[in-house]
Amino acid sequence: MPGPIQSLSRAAAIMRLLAGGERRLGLSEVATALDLAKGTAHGILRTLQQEGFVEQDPESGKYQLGAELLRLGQSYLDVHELRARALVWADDLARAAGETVYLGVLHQQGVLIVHHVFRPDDTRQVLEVGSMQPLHSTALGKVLMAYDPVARGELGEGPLEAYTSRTLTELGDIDAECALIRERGWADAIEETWEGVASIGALIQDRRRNPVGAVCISGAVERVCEDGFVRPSLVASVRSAARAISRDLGAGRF
Amino acid sequence: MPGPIQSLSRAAAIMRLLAGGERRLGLSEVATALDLAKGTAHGILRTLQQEGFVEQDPESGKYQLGAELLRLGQSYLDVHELRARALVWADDLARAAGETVYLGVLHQQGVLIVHHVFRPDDTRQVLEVGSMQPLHSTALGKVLMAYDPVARGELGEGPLEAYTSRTLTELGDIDAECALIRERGWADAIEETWEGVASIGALIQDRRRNPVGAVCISGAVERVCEDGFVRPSLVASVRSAARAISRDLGAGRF
DNA sequence: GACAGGCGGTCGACATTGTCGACCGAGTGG
DNA sequence: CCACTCGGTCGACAATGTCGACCGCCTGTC
Repeated sequence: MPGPIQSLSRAAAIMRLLAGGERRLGLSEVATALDLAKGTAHGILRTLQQEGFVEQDPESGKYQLGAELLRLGQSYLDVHELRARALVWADDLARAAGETVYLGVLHQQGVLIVHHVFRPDDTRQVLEVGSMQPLHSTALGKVLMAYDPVARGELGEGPLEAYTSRTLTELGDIDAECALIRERGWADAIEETWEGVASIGALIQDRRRNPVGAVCISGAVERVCEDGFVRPSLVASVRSAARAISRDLGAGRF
Repeated sequence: MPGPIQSLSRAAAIMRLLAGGERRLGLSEVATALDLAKGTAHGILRTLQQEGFVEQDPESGKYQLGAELLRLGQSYLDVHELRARALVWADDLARAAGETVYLGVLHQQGVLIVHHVFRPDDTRQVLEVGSMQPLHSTALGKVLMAYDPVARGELGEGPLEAYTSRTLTELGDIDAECALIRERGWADAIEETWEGVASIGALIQDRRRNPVGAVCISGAVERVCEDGFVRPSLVASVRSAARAISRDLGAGRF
């Protein structure tokens, strides 16, 4: 039976739809958005609700995502081997560099943040675990594209969004950048996604040398850069953390 | 069609199964655990994998939860109105009390933590957003049971697990405790779940006075308690935070 | 205040769709 | 080298999910 189960794919589409829209959605909105009969959409929603994946506001009757997703997402993190091994190294890196540390993996057309260490100071920061970052304008994303053909393939051919004036939007430029990244072994992104923010990333490999994720530090361009280039000492810290995590992942084998 | 969609319910059961077991599960294990034909289980797993809800270790062929769940779980938090409104109040409460703050909602037979503010000191702490706490032995759970008949109903009739010697395990004791909680307007739990930990919780209501969640502070019994009772000043802080959040939730209406 | 239009939800007929159990090739341990 | 178990496939069958019409309710309008 090499075909996806229709009702399941539709349920997934509904959940993604609910995740995308900021506000709650009504039954009819869901049905028309996905081109389903109202009865069909209702059946799926009712089941999802029963399972806790979707909740219904009893007042308006509109639907939103449910708590079970949060619980399962947490379980995903619990089992995540890369994340587990990287926890302590990421902590050390944040302390050594004095900057925010992200750990990301390829997911669909972006980088999913699976771990986030706050910059070690007292400013209020929001946890970004579970959020996505673009592939073509972040150090994490560029590292993954440089080493993982699948990641590069996710860019497609469409025009790339320019978040700032420094964002690379031409596929040719991206490929040249990737070649450079492979050559020197690390990636940077200076104000390519957010004004004023620069990041430095390096690859994490598993025991068979497959790319499985990336670490990066991210911080104000004034601190991370010097004379328009990222500080070599920070690059060294990031690469050493990435090597340490990769070694840790391979430990089971040797 | 007032019946759940079979394939969806089964998919949900598979994901819960994967979330429960600490390690990855093979196809046959899943099939036998849920009493499904191997082909059926495989079809569901394949679809879930395609949608990103499940990942397969290419080496062993075993299955685990997928990254999409983390992303959707995060989206759940983004939309969560109670959490959004409570963010700043929880922060203030943590600072004022000098203790860890949790925000929880009823989910199935437990309390799901939707927000967590670390105790304001430099000790290393792990984020518990997305994890579950028991109903009958935590301040959060007892508050919810005292005011929400649904929560009380989730206890069922079975024997309650005793986590410590102070855990209430008799339903009669629980009901008496709930009556007391309703009378005085707050709940405590002193070493009822974890040795050495005490917590104080209060109810959060929405604009129609329905119970929607609870806040609590939690910390070492030496700091939270005095002469065997929780410190009145901390109780006052928690109750005031709960009132503030409830008021915030009702703001839309008045 | 009656109407119209929208909502969420239900119903029953239909055939599409998911299910089942036998089967396959690969890997593994005895 | 066999025998076992693994993940995965296949095709027949009917159980299952789907569809579109319909229902009652609420809201806003004329």
